[in-house]
Amino acid sequence: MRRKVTLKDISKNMNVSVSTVSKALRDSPEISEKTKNEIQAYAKKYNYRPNNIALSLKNQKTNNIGVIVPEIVHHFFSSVINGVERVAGEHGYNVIVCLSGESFEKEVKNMQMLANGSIDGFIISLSKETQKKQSFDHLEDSISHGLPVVLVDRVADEVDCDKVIIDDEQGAYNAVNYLIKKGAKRVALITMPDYMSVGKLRTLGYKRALKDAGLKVDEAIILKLEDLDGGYDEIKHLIYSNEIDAILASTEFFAVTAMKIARGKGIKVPEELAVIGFTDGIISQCASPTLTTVSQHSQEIGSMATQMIIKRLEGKDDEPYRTEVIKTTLVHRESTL
Amino acid sequence: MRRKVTLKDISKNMNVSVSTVSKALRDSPEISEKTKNEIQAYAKKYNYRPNNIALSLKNQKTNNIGVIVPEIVHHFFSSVINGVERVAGEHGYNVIVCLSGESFEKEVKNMQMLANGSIDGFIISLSKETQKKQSFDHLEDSISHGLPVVLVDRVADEVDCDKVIIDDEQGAYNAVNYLIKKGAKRVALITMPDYMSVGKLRTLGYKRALKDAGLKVDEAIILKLEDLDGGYDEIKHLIYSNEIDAILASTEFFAVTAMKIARGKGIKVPEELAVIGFTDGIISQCASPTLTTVSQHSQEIGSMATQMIIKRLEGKDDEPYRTEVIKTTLVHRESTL
DNA sequence: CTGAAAGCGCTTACAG
DNA sequence: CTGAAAGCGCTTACAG
Repeated sequence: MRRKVTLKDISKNMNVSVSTVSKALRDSPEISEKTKNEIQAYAKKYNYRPNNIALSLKNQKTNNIGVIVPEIVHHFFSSVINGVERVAGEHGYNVIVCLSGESFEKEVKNMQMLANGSIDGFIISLSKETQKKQSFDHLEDSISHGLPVVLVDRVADEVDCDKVIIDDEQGAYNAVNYLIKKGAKRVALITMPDYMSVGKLRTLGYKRALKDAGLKVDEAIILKLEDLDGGYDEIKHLIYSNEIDAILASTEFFAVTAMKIARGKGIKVPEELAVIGFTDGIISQCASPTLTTVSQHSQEIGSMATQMIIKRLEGKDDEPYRTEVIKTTLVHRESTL
Repeated sequence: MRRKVTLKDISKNMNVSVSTVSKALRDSPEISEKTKNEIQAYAKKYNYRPNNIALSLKNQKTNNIGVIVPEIVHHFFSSVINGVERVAGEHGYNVIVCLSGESFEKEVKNMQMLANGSIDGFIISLSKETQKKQSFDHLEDSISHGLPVVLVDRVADEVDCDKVIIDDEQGAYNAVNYLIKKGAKRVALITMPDYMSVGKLRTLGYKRALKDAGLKVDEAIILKLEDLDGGYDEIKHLIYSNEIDAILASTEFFAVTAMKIARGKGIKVPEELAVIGFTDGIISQCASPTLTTVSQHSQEIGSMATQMIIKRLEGKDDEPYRTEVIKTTLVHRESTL
């Protein structure tokens, strides 16, 4: 096993100093053309690459972005990471991914691990526990130590930093509005608890749409589920115990589960029950009937967040914090009329 | 913004040398209890954490594992990463994720980027292009430079290194065998091209099962698709132009597409057409009918690969290379009888 | 028991 | 035009 060649190796073999090698390879005007050419040729021949770790230590800059998300197996977050990866790569940054698994403790631990020099900044989507606890010291600490944070999707108003969110309130409003326009009178909502920023906002949008249409809000047909891919029994109860003609669901999974239960009861989708989900992932396309969804443009969320963190890392970090809102769009498929 | 506190800061403030601080914090027996206590208390008070980058440079070890996969939005790879993340975290390693996007060039570029000191070893699933080109110099280089590689799922026989694969041949065999036992006579196969290791092996298992059952192999009902989530027209043609009573599909997506096309033609699944897919992801559970699949235990692939790379990093790296085979299991759902 | 020195691989201000 | 020195933040063999 040949170890990687270093400046020292080159300097020894060519009988010049390390500084000369370093400057020659960086094409410094201080060095004569002749020496530069020789050294560059040698470096090329032996495939010299500067050591990232040494550069990081010297420059106090790692060119790594730390990403902490609750999980990765569902379309939304993996797609966000996809967007992060792409933009990061284009700018010469690497992406270190950590999963909180919806746990506050793991989120904090991951942050601390990465904060000790491994990364230049964070892109974070808060765990459920963190949102429940409303405990954000770990974020504040990072920011005050000069490690900027961009919060995505699951954000906290309390934290002063850059954010990328979708227009959850308006997205839900538009979806419900569409359902009502198509004739729905009793629209149910299946979403996350209020302590989650997105759950709360979507509920608000849902209620506003009903009110604007002169329809009554019935808390009995608003279902708030903790488990993002569970809730079978609760959804079944919702559908079996209430007269409803449409559902807005906050995840693809809730929506598909609802459709399945409806079919089991002999209810026709979309004729008797129209369904709209959130997150335009593969599930929506694979479901039958295919699912109408509020697309969150999750890739774009990731790339926007990455642009923001890079701007803060490379540009003026004294600019005021921004909150970018990615517009949702309603993607029409078979589950609505 | 307070910068992170360093050994130097502590040493200045406490009027001791940096070496003493370092030793005290590592609880060295060289240092008196009194000094240790004082220094440790101070460090705790000011929340001292050793700088990872400096440690990496000093120890020639980063505690980062580089993961390069073709993509991340589908269940299989995100689930593999999930497994990697978990085991890595348990052992104090971070995971740097790069996506090749099925491109040879990006795969090579990502490897080079990470190989310059950012990571201690690689976990890689080859891009389609790499498998097509049969060009593995980047892998050989890494290994010969002392950066071990564990190849997962999409592997290359030509490369001498640790590998984690599933029993693709046997998994396909079992699935087809099951279909035949349930009465199928004409089993179609929808899979990847032969240049992909998994495509080739599954085809072999499929054919072996047919032969063992005394059935003829008909190349007309073997469909090899390049685009992992496309192929609508080809699958339609397959179903419309042939008499078939079962399908084994190499991805969830192929399977669901087939079911959808079948339903469009008025063919009942599973009564008239039984369908089995590969990868037991969310799509399989959300499809209707729900999909019987060959579960690849993708999380386990990831955790096994991580254990192997860590063992090689921390243990004897002179052990012979191993290939671990993760057994698949057939998960029965509604798309088969 | 404490500290000065060397070194991990690099860059850059400063001498010569 | 070239090189010695200092330094990024740490560890550790060696002196005292």
